[in-house]
Amino acid sequence: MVRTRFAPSPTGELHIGGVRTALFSWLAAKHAGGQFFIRLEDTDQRRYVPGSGRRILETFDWLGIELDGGPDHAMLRQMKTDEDYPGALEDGSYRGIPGPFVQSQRLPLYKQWAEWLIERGHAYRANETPEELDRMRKEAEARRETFLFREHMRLRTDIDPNQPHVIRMRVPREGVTRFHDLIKGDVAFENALVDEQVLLKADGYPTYHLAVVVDDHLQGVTHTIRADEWLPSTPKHLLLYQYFGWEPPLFAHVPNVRGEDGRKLSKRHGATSVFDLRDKGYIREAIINFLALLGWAPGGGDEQNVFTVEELIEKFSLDHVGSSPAVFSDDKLDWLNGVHIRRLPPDELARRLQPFVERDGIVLDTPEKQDRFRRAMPLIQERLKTLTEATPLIDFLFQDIPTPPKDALIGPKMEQHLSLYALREARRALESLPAFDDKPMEAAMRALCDELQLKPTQLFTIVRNAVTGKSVTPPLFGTIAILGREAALERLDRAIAALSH
RNA sequence: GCCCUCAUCGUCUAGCGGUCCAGGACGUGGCCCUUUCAAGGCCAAAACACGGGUUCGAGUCCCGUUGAGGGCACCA
Repeated sequence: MVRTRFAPSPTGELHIGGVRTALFSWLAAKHAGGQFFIRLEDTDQRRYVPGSGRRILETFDWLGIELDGGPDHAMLRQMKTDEDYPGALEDGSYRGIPGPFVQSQRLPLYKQWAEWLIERGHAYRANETPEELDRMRKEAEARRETFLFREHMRLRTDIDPNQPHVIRMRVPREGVTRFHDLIKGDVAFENALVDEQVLLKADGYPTYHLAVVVDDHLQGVTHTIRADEWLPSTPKHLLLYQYFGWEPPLFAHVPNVRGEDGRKLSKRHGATSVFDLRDKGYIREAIINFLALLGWAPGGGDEQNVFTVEELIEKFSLDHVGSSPAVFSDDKLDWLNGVHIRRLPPDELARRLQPFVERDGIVLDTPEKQDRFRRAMPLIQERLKTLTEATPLIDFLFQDIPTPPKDALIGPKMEQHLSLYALREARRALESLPAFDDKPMEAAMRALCDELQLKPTQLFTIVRNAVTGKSVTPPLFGTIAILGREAALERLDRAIAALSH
């Protein structure tokens, strides 16, 4: 059974690169019919940002990525404050995966295994102060050497286990640690260049290196899929697996996502969290599709670009994840968003659009307005790249418009009197229309064009401006039908009046 | 400074020694469709970083150069 995990630290906003790594992990697991869970790595008390753990869970919730384990979603949603997040489910395990899923709640485990390593001679106690270590580093630098801690460098060896101290791992002075990375291929590191890492800090918290090994093993992780920057510390982890006598998981280090300037993605690059994108009107289907394509392609001659989540699960494979970093550029995201918006059922589009148009001041407080809103969906669906673009396309259906200026009511290559005449005739045609629907309306208007010897563009431009106050709208007659006869005639009357003098 | 990784159109990528004078998608330009705007259709411009090898043959393998990114914490 394949089991993967995403292990973020709750130290701030989760950006797109992290979400992509998580997405790859999730897809890899689901493709194999396996499990995916989240573990919060909150072992640095200083960097902890209240509420960020919760935000991370909400991100996955919103994306529709279901977890087979992790800090409880339901509990998170009920919390009133961002001050803290709850731990694992009560029994400490979920769907067969042992919890807790928050590292700060697993402290005794790390302590226990660190002591175990000392007993077997794979680790030792040390108590150099940060200042002392700093000095040692500076001295090494002065000698133009890379500073690596080694047991013999300890300033004191008579360490009282009951006094604050750290536990460091031993590293062989010779030999090479090799492994096969699922994405990078064969990689080798010389042990002599590996630091004797602190595993357990003086405050009793583990470092990442100990925690990730203990947890991934205890929680049955089969594929450790993580960001590129962990590649150089993998030898430490492999050494630990060896000391513990545990079989290591498969490793896959996914390349970074960079900004358009080629630098690592950060706040400077604008909208980089999933919630930023959501607020800019991107829908989850598009975000997932886009992220999947950032570094992955189906390969094998398959040139598909648009994917549903189900298709991604079916086709995703770690061996088609590229080994070079990708630049986050939202051109393709815009396009994919349009594609996925068009695939939404109209009622679903309406549901997702409502918060956006309400944010823009459109009030949909009556069943009648709700109905108009829903009826407008097919008209605007293929015109949206993001959900923020709907308002200017439909606002005139819900609120009154100012009377257009004269020049907007004069058709292209037309005189004022002809335009006025056309407007009056159009009004009469609409008034006498038996059924106020788009098809008969268009037929009547086209007949009017013939009668007046006008091009459709000429007549329709005048009517569009008169009825909507805009020169760009969704298809005219469908729009007018939704507006309704009464309002349409009233607006035409005002336009006629404006043009009359 | 030391270590590691990466390098195909502007961007995301296909390519796993010959079928590649390099394919697809976005974006860009043009044309068509058309009541505006979109959507859609068609066409076009656009790339194997550089230098050495290996091989009958290299985008594909090896080495080097250059460039980019990452790591070298009691941060993850």
